[in-house]
Amino acid sequence: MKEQTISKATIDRLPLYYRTLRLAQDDGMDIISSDELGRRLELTPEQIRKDLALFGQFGKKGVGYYVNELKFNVGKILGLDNHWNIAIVGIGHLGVALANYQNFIALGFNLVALFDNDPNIIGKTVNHVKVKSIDELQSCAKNLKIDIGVIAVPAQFAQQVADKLVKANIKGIWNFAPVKMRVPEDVKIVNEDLSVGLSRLSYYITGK
Amino acid sequence: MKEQTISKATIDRLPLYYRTLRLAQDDGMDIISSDELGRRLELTPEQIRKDLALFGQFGKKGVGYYVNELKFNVGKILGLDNHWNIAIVGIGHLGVALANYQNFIALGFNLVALFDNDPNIIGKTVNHVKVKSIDELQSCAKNLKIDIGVIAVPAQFAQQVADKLVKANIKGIWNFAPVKMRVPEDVKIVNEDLSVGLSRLSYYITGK
DNA sequence: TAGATTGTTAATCGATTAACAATC
DNA sequence: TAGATTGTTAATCGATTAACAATC
Repeated sequence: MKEQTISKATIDRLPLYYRTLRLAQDDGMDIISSDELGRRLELTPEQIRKDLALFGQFGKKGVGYYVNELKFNVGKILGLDNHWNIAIVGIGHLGVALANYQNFIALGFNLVALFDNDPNIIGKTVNHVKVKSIDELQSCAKNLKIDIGVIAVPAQFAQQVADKLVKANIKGIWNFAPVKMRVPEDVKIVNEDLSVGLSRLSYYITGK
Repeated sequence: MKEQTISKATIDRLPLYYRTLRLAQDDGMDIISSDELGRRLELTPEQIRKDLALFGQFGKKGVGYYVNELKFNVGKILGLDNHWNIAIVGIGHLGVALANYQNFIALGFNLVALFDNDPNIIGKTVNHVKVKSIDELQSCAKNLKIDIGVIAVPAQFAQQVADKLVKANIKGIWNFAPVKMRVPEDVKIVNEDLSVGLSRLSYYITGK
């Protein structure tokens, strides 16, 4: 239907809109203007209207946006209404932190499985989910309908975990290992390379 | 000296160059071309040359870039040679994961302090660093010369931690709480909002 | 020298901002 | 109605890509 390609910049802003709308909802707001959204997000109102207009007409002229309705629609654009099933591979410190990540719930994701290859970790329970052997990934992926695999293993094992996830037919990978992964085109990857953010901060404070 | 403003896009790529150069170095490469860098990073060689040229002339025409030299220079641009001192506030699951983050060392940062407000956590040792009470932040910041504060506390406490960090005269904040923080202009903030990446992944797999 | 590859200028492409008609 | 605010077109700004002279 909508054949226009949406820029990465816009897609990056949508989750921020969603978060801000959630907070506005918590504040009991019924209606919010692009101006107020812009103030809260430190973006121009024009940009927000432009972004939203790419997906439909969600506002009322002279009035603004109904908070509930817009939040629902932005959530739908982001596909959060699919309530994707998530599995985490690598239950080290980061894996544990992610397994306990509260925003999974707030964003509608379900944590359905945890995997590791260390016998000392397999069998443990983290946030009500039991850690399974990585060898069970294939069968679990099917039974539990895993949509997204999170890679939280050391860099040198990341590619082989990615291969296993691809073989298990997952749709997307959320990768925390600082390596460029090779996967088929139809598997989407989002890289969460923490060292980028930290190095960026270093750059900014270096000037002073 | 160099008065040109560097775009955020360029600054985001510099850490990736640095990482790739580090790997090339590990592979024993002496010289690398913008073409080869582009292949490894999935970027065009023109873009890489353009980015680097903003900071100086690091290559040899007809030859390429000396890996060691370029890595040194990119590291210097990013300010990694400052060996910034880092403190983490909030030693929950995420704080522990970050305290054990190996890339701190690879990038030249020093983990010098950990803080929490939970008496059950204060006094524990994580990655050879003892967790102190948040009340000691002010005095420690001075003694230990803390440059960067990492916020790994729940969203509702993030702003007050930021205020304390600002008061303690740190230079930059690496913020993992999903909230927009208010700090003076001269304190730099980099937000590491994991829900953005995950929501983006949701968007990409929703189309299929 | 011939081949390769940088650094840089010019051309293109895309994203943001400005402006304003439509309308609640 | 008058005031407010959206949705959208046009103008501007910035970033990427293409091209090529310089030179190792």
